[in-house]
This record gives sequence, C-alpha cells and structure tokens, in this order.
Amino acid sequence: MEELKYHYKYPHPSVTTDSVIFGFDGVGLNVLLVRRGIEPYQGCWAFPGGFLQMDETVEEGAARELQEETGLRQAYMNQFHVYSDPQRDPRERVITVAFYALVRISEVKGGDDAAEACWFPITEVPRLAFDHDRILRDALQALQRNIHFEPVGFELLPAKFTMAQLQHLYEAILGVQFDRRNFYNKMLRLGILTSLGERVASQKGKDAYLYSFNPDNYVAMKRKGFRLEF
Amino acid sequence: MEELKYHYKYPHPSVTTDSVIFGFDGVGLNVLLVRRGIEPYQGCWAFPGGFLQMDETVEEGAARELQEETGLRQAYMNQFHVYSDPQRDPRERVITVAFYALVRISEVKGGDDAAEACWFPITEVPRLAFDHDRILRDALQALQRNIHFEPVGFELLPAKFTMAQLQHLYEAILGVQFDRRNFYNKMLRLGILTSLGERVASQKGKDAYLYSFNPDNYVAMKRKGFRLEF
DNA sequence: TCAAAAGTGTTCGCTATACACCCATGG
DNA sequence: CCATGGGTGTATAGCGAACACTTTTGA
Repeated sequence: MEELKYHYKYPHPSVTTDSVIFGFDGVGLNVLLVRRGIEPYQGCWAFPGGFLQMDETVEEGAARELQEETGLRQAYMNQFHVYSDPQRDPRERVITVAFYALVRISEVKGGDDAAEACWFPITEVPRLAFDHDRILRDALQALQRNIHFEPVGFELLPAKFTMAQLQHLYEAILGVQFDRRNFYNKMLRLGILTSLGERVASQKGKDAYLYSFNPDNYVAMKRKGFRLEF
Repeated sequence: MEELKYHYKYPHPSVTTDSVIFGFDGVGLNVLLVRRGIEPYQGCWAFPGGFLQMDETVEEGAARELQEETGLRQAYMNQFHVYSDPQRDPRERVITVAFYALVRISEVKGGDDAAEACWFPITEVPRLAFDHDRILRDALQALQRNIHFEPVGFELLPAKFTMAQLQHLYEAILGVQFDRRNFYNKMLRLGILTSLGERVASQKGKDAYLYSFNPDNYVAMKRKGFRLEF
C-alpha cells in the first residue's frame, strides 16, 4: 500500500491548473495539446496542466506547467474559469483552474516533458479528454471578450508585424471578417501602433509596412479607460 | 487530539467559496458583509463564504452559502477569480473561488447563520478580513465589464422599475453620471425594455412610467451579438 | 404658483461602414 | 502585362453627447 502522509479532518479536493495555450501561425488560431500517457483518457489529447503545489499560487503553477511544456519563462496568462463538477475526473475529486495563455509559436521549444505535444488549428481540434472540449469553448469566449478591453492580440505576434497580419489575427480570434481599409484606419486612429517605416516583401504584390505595438500610448489610454470596438 | 480521517499521498489545499453579494437600494450599490466570529480576523467584516463540500460544484457551494446567508434560493451568480496566495489564510493553505451575486435587497431575509450580517454602501466598506479588500475591487471591476455584454443590472431591480431607477443603478455600478435624456433614448433604442403603461408616483413631480425587462428580445439580440455601450 | 421630477425632442460631430483607385511586385 | 496584395482615400448613415422645452405633481 502506498504511503498516505497527509491527513485532514475533512476531505480536500485535488486542485490542478489547465492551460489553453493559443498561438497564431499567420493564418489561424492554434492551441497546444498534449497526448495523455496514462488513464483515464489515455491516448486522448488534452490541455497541458498539473497539480498545484502547496507553495505556489495558481498563476505560478500554471506558469510552471507552461514552461515545462513550451520552455517559455514568461507569457501572457489569464485565469478565466474554475471547473468543479465532482465527477469530472473519474479517479478522485479534482477541481481545475483554467487559464488561457498567448504565446508566439516560433518561440515555443519542445517541452521538458516527454509527452507528445502538438499544435492544432482551433477549427480542427479533436475530441478532448475530461471536460476540455468545454474548456476550449470557454477559453475562446474569454479571449474574445478580453480583446475588447486590452490589445492582447499583440502577445501573439512578433515584435514587428504588418497590418495584414494583425487583421488576420483579429479575424481568427473573433471569427469575423473585416474590411481591410476600415481595419487599417481604425487601428491607426487608436494610437497604439508605431509605424516603423521599414517594409517587408510579401508573397505577391507590394511590400508591406511593419508596425510595432506602442505600450506607452497604451497605458496612457488605458488609464482613462478605453474599449476596442469591433 | 482531533480525528484526522482523510489521508492523501500529496498535500491538498482547502477550497472555499466567497461571495460578494451586491444589492441596490435605489441610490447606491451595497454589499452584504458578515462579521467574523472566530480567529483569524475575529470581529472583522468579511464576505460570506465557506468550505466546498465534496459532492458539490463551486457554483453549488456558493449558492448554498448564499441561501444560508440571505434565504435566497436563486440568484444571479458569477464566478470571477480564484485567490490562491499560499499565505492568504494564516491557518492553512486555503484557495478561494470568488463569486459576485446580484440580489434584490428587499428579498433578502436574515440568514440561518447566527452571524451578524449587514449591508454596506460600497463607498463605505470598512477594512475587510483576509484579502477581501482586493476581492471587492476585483468583483466590482468584473461586474463593470460584464455589464457591457449582459444587462445584468436587471437582476438588481424589481420586476417593474422606472427609467430613473435604472439610470441610478447604472451610474452606481459604473461610477459615472449620465444625461437623463440620452440614457432614456439609448435604453429604448436597445429594445430590451417593455413599457408597461402604468405610472407610479414619485416623491415630487410628475409620475414616472414603469418598465420591465424583456428577456425575449434580449436572447434574440444576444444570439446575433451585441454590446451595451456607455 | 413654484420647485422638482419626468416625458420628449433637436442638433452636431464623430465614427463605423461601404466602397474605389492607384501602386508595387513577382511570375 | 497582369494578377495579387498593399497603401490610402471619400461619402453616408447612425449613434453618442450636449442641450431645452413642456408637463405633471406635491407642497
């Protein structure tokens, strides 16, 4: 029999964190999934996650798991919901705090974990383990809401990007199409972009200007409250 | 020595729910606080909350605590953040899932709990126990954000209300002042109000029309996505 | 009859939206 | 030279914001 060293007067649930890690490949939104090596749901794809340690916050736990899986020490992460159905894990009572993370796919290295990890376009995600299908839907909705209050999209793009890339990203996140010219005007009017003057060759056609995100203007604007309309 | 019946291989945190219960008294936004009877923070005011039971979700746990405290079987409740600093409770590792609830003060009865409970205007809340000061700030911000996507304000009003009441509520939640005439036009244009034709006498001046919230129009609008601008 | 509250516009300016033209590049 | 993508503009409609007059009621 295994050693049960920790004793409590009342039953305690296990607490885990799970992270929906979003990446953008220039065309669509992707999520990082890992294949489960053990039962239950062995062989199924699921979000990276793990048990909370006693000396860390849920944010620290999720960041630790993110680093183990992607090598990233820092990323935009956002807690969005707790899943606590008593039956959600058949082994024991497990409640999970779900995060979504925004990362640049190019910066992701293979994880320390031996676990098989793979990027999936959000339109082609297979059936997931546990209640992770629902977690993905909720994560996307949380991201869609948040993007009205913070320009979180920049977390998914390289430091320099073209207007077309930015537009494709917003379209991928919100699932809508924008008029190219209106998007351009709106973004520039917002005042959080810096035009770098440099140009980059596109596949076909004219070279595109590069822009960068201007955090100074952003915090100044945020102080007096603003919303990104779409 | 007390009996420690529950044994685990790894340490497990305690999990609680805490609820920021908002009520509207016609003038400003209020929160329900209870005075703590035991250490730590004995005598301090805090949000109602308690330990999660093993057979309930965090939503069910929060609803159970709400009913114990207010007698309400049903209320609008929204999970908004998890607080998990390892030091946040000096006794043991406790992580809490925080909710905010919207209730009608008039429907609240004294709770089953012997605990002293009291409504406080949000502008006059005393120092709170644990990290509850921060929880209150976050709850208010979550409510302010949510009101852009859902007309949650109606949860705080009686079934029939005047335009002035609705405006005062929005002003109290968002902490801003609106022009009476613009607010009136905007709300009517939204199409989620039903004018009841009835009038009610106000303290002074002309009688005011009563309105009710029209959930049918709301769900129809929500289906195609909308946002309340302010 | 007066003060306070409430119903109901109007005007103006901005911005979301729809839409068009020209330029640069690679094949 | 043409197809494709990119830069930049203009016209219109609708909404947000500022603002005024009238009506009703209690004191």
